[in-house]
Amino acid sequence: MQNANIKAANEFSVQKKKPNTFHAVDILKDMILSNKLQAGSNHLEAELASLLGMSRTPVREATLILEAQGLVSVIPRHGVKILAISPKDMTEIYQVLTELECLSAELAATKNHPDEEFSGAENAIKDMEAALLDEDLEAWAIADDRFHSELVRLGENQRVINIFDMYTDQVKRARMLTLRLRPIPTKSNEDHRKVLQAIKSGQSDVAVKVHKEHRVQAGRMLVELLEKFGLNNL
Amino acid sequence: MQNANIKAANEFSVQKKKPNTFHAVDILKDMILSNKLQAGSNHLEAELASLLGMSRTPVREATLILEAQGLVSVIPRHGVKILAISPKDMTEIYQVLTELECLSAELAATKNHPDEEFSGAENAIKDMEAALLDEDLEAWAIADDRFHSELVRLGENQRVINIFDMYTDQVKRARMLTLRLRPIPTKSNEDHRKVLQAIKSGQSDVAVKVHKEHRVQAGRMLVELLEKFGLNNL
DNA sequence: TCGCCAAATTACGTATACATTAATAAATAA
DNA sequence: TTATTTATTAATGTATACGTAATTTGGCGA
Repeated sequence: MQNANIKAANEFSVQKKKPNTFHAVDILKDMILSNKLQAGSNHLEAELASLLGMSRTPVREATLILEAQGLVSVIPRHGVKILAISPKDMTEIYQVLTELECLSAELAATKNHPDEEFSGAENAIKDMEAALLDEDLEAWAIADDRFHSELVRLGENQRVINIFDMYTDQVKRARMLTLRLRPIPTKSNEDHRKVLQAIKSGQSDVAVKVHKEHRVQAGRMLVELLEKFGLNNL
Repeated sequence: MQNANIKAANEFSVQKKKPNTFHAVDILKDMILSNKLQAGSNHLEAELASLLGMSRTPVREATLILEAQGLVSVIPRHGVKILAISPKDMTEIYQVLTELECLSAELAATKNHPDEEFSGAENAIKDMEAALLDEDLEAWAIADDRFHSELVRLGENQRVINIFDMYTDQVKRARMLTLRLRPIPTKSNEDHRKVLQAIKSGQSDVAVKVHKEHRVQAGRMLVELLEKFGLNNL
């Protein structure tokens, strides 16, 4: 049974084989974000190992990585604890992301990017507008994420990008859950257009100002919803 | 030879035994920051394991943690690569820390901390002034670090604190090396006093403005020195 | 000499064995 | 019965074994 290395694992794709450690990171992260592993619950290494069909070694390594990313906490004889996202946590994360996105907007505005660099952000905005017309909130949220991620990319600060990637999943989780509880996000689209325009024309101060306002408001609303609907144990 | 678990490892201290994994993280981090492991160099797992007198398992786990912290990069058949801090890297880190410290200043100013909460920051400033009188630059740098760390603590955003902790070592490394190349930092002390005063009196905008200016200038100088003296391979 | 292919080596990824130690249960004394 | 100590159990931390894949070496042909 050991070394049950199923070679022909995936029927079609030619994807290179990822080490189990990172596979475990992906799966566990997904299970945490989709709430299959409930926040607050504890899981022994052996349990997760058998759950994922691998030995403890890669699972241990995965939990260390997830711990570094703030998704779990490893407590020696009690297993890895899935951390919750309380309104306080979300507030903290939003504060960090707000500052870093604004920094990205500022940096992006000073960089004189060639026009084609903005196509990703522009498409994201277009998709957001289309999604609103379709009243497809999921599609809107996905496009919105794309815009934010493009913004950070345009800032070209790798540290910012890393931190953004680290927290973005957790924000997505909360965002998706509150998506239908919030007003139709028409203003977001306007804001994003303005920010992008300011970046393109090199007005870093305008970009920062508009985006900061946007973020502060979005953050406030999200946290209020989380508080009202008690999603902190989700 | 296996299980050479030297129980009586340390003669005096009663310190709780830390798992080797984290011991390895500490030692390796220290060796990287003190340049005993040169930036750019590659080290095989087995090499590090014998260097640290433990098996590959905890070393592997340690490298994963260090990778998450951005100090090394694990490249499968080429060992763990010790990452350098180029001027570009330092610029990036400074940009991040600048924003997050300013955020902390803003948050701290809105929190109505009781006076005794500020004693740490005040002492740091006092020590900085005393160090300047003594012309003890090392002591000054240490006190300066303490001020920044206090500032972040006062912001009470755990995510910010985590990110700060993650990068602060690397900044220290560069700071210490450029300490004697820079002008006497009298202005820093003034700036810090002003920031602290603004925080205490709840003027978050002033605190942010002063601190941002301070950081931008400090960052610019540090990066210039790094460029001039080519410490990117340190 | 320079490529190129095969064999050998090496390093990694992963499973597993085992020692350690925390947590739990059991047993004893007050 | 309750507190305390001891024995048991279980989970972790670490070493090690080993298969696999990448790299290097050596030989062969052009």
